[in-house]
Amino acid sequence: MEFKKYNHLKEEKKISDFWIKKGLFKPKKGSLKKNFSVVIPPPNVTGRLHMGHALNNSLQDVLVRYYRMKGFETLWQPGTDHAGIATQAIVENNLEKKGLKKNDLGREEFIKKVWEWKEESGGIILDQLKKLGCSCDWSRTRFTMDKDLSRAVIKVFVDLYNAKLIFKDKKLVNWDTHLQTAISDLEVIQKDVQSQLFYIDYQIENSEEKITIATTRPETMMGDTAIAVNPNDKRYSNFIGKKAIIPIVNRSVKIITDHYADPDQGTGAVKITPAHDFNDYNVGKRNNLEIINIFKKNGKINKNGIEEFIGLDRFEARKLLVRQLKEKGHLVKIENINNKIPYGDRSNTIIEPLLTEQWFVNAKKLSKKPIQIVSSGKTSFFPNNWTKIFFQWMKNIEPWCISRQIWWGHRIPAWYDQNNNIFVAENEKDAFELAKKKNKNKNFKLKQETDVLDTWFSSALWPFATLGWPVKTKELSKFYPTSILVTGFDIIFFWVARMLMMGNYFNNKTPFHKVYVHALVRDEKGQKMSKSKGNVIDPLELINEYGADSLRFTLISMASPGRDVKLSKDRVTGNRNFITKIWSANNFLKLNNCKIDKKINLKSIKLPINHWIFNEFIKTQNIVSKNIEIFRFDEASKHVYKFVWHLYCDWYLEFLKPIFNSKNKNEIKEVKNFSSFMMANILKILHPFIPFFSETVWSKNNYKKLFKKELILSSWPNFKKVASFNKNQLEINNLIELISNIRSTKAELKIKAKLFCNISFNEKSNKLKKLINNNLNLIKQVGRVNGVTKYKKSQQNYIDIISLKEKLSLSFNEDIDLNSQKVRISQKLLTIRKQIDALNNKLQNKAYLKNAPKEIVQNDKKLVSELTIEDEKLRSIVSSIN
RNA sequence: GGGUGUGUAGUUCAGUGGUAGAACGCUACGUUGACAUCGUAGAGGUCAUAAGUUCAAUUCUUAUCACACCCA
Repeated sequence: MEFKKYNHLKEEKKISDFWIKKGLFKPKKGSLKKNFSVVIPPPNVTGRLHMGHALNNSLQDVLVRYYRMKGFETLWQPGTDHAGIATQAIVENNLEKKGLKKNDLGREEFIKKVWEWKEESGGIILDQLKKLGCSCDWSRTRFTMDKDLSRAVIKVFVDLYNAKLIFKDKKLVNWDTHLQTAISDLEVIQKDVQSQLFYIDYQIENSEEKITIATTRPETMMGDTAIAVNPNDKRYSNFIGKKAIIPIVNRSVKIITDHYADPDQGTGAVKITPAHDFNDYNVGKRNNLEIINIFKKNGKINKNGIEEFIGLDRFEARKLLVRQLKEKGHLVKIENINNKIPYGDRSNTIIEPLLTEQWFVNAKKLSKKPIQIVSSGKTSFFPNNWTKIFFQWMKNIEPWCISRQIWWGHRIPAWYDQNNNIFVAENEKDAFELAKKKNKNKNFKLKQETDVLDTWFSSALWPFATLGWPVKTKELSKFYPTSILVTGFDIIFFWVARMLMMGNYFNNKTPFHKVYVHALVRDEKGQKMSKSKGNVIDPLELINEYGADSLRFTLISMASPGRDVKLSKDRVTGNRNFITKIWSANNFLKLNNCKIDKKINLKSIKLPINHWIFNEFIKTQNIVSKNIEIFRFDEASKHVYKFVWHLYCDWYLEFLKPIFNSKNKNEIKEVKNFSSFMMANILKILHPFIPFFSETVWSKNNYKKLFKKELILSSWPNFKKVASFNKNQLEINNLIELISNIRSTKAELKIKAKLFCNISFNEKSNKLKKLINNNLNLIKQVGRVNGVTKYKKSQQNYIDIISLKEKLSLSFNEDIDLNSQKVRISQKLLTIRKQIDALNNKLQNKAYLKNAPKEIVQNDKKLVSELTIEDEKLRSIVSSIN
């Protein structure tokens, strides 16, 4: 009989639609006590599914499906964030193609365009997650710019402002000259760059002497307000307090002492430009230096620069200045050095420290509670080492710059009157009321702040804002705090830390009990996937080619804690083969008409192989549950794989064949039922890993009829051991060992696997005799044995082997070459001898006998005696070959 | 410079204070009525190096080397 192949493209689509249409991802209504809730790390609305998402969401789905089947009321909350800078950039680009600029449209019109874009292409990544099989409650999909989430953002801002945890300040910030907005420290990437160190002479005022400074950024000389030397640096002690003239600029600055100047760096004398360097800014503050800003917001020289430089870009200004310094003899030398330069992670342009007014969150204060929560274990990280990294960052936290000079995002709810008084309120009306109290004269106008908030500010509220906060919804009380957060390590600071701050501040409860931190997905060589390297593997391509289940199973089985996932197509192929294997096993059941007609009464099950497979299943079920619960997804998937392929398919189904070939109606009836019953349970434990395939087979086998539920909602197996089954557990394991021994012997003798042999006993071997007689039918077919014959001393073409520590004789109808066997046994004897000697040495060591645990010593003794017996038997076999 | 992690079979990775495991790959044989996207059998390891603790170290400690990542 021919069966159709499993068509993942067709079936996955069908099952996905079915789940969603029937609303099976929604939490069950009712008053179940146990909850399991997860919020998705909201992907960027401009995003497309990459391997990182695929791993992240596969893991979440394993947990969600597992706990759902365990009977928990389960919510997986999906959604996207509005990705202020990225989204705005896309829409601006689209406009540019039409020859438009955002300023031509104005703020309101532009934002309309962004919403239009969002409606059209903002849902792509969510559809991709559906393809992956994510069982999110899609009816609850949220977006950080939604009305209710925006209301939460505004309320949080106002509350924090009123609590003095948000403030406005003029500070040096990381300025992106391309995007023309401030960005936070975390959005700056320090890159290793080859650059040049310029040594420049500054003339001492009213003197012939010179002081040489070294700088990587000569153009900032226009903003110099001091030269600093280390107070302990004797080379410069007579310069201190004097003035030096900035060459070309012709302005004089004081020579001061500050510990920031490192005598071993450059010349030991450094120019200080407080407006354009974070370290210099601090030096300036300590020494009361003037701050001269020489840059416009686009990185070009402003009016504070020298006349002929005004309007020049910072890099052109550098070139021109260096040329002039050289011409006038101020340039001593240029050194090539390796340097770290700050880049913006979105624009990939060099970040300029710039003095501007911005809004900040007092992160230091907000970090106190999260630190306490994590210390006490109310929120814990897995793997645990992330705790340390979290603390390191959290304990050295700086004020968080939350304002961005862009249009797309939550506009800061602050209003200014003509005198620049600030009024922060949830809406203009409330702000007006506040302003009225301040302004006794009635004629004033309010202008709203034009800045918007950092996207992460709204993401920080995700675990409670998506559940309805500040409204006290049922969902909020039921599903907050969430059970676990699954995320990549790269956003621990961006996101996890900030959710802990906001969640604990506004709800007085930590937003999640556990944080599972997974690693990066790399290519098979361990390289980071990147477009420029061209080594990106697109998850959607793999889904198309191999199916979402194959991809999921691969990623899940490779998610070992603390290790990156090195993905290769071979892996995915292997797991696709696994799925095909189950498919064909199920075809075998169909072929033999295996069905469960009613509920299985375990007590009525009599066949040893059924006892055996059931016991093995219980072991697997327990080990898989345990490993999912402790986040060892790799171990969990490994055990499922092993059980299904190497126990159920390789042995159990093989043992069924002789039964089907027999005429024992009772046995046939029992195995038809039980094999199908086991298949149903296999599908259950496979479900969290390969949901599409398992649900497909479940429905094709019509298991819903018996179990009353779709697989996704069926109950996770939790069988208890049946005492009377245990005896047969060992019996079948022995049988497997015996058959394996027979097969290996044949292979070693170069006897074709399909040829049969006879078994006979040439020594008293009760255990083997019993085992063989009890299972003759199975041994005959699976082990390819004709039957048991009497041992005759004169028999030809036979070989003695040892199986289950007893001697057994195999005889063949064709000539066999025993020489290879003799060689092999002799080698085996050598290794046994070595083992025995090593063990005996150990057992003669008094310290060992005294200190080692009794069981270990006993075990060693037992081993020696067993090995000795084996040794003797093998010797007798070798000598009989002669 | 500070920190974290990783070095185990050809490859990717589990694992353990007391006989070293899996998957993939490889080799040989094989189309036996589930499956060649397969079956059977097999080869393959000084557990990075060195010292220490211990009756016993691949496992614990320390140092070294190599690689990766994070922070400054």
